[in-house]
Amino acid sequence: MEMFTLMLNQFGPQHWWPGETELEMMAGAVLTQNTSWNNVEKAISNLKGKGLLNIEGLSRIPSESLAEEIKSVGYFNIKAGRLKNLINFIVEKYSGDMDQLLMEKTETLREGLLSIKGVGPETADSILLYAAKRPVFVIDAYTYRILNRHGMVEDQITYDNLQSLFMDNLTGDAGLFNEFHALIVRTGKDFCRGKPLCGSCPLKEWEKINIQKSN
DNA sequence: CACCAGGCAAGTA
DNA sequence: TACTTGCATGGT
Repeated sequence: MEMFTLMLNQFGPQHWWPGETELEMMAGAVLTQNTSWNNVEKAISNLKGKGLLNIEGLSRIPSESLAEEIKSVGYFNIKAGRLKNLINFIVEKYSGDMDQLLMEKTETLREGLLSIKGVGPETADSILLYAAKRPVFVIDAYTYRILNRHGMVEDQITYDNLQSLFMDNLTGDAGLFNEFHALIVRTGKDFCRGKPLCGSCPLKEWEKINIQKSN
């Protein structure tokens, strides 16, 4: 059976990405860098409560004040700056118009996002997949760890090569990529944290995981 | 107490 | 180019 099906049978749909608006999802992508989502929710809640979770609010607020509102995510000084960089990008390149940004071609938008200080490949792809609904596969530390421990990829594999491994072997739309990545994170959280403790991991029986959805 | 979380950029040699 | 380090709160 395929990797995706095994995980879906075990956990069911994960209903990602949390967030009511595209901007909220984009902000969440920055705030969750190397940080648990639990800590992000508090920061999002703070921003929403003060009416700051919109282009205007995040444009106006000084970086130092923004940092105070997002303390719970850790790295708050760094992330306040990164959030401002993201907002400046939307304002300067798309006149602060989210709909205009969302009409951009996928490759062009990815390049633009990657040009922002503080937005790397995982954050850019998370925005593309979950906010912009593009069929882009998101790679994260769990994806690497799971495949590496199953002997499927070398230690030094790059982000882009790991991403190609999935995208070249999947006939996928954004919906599949969405659920696939969410299920990988869920599986990693439950069974691949710290030292390997496989237990009842749905992928345990696989020496080589079959990535393909259909065969 | 130690360890790590849905990374990234900057510094070092 | 190839490692290493700083960022920092909060849960297990």
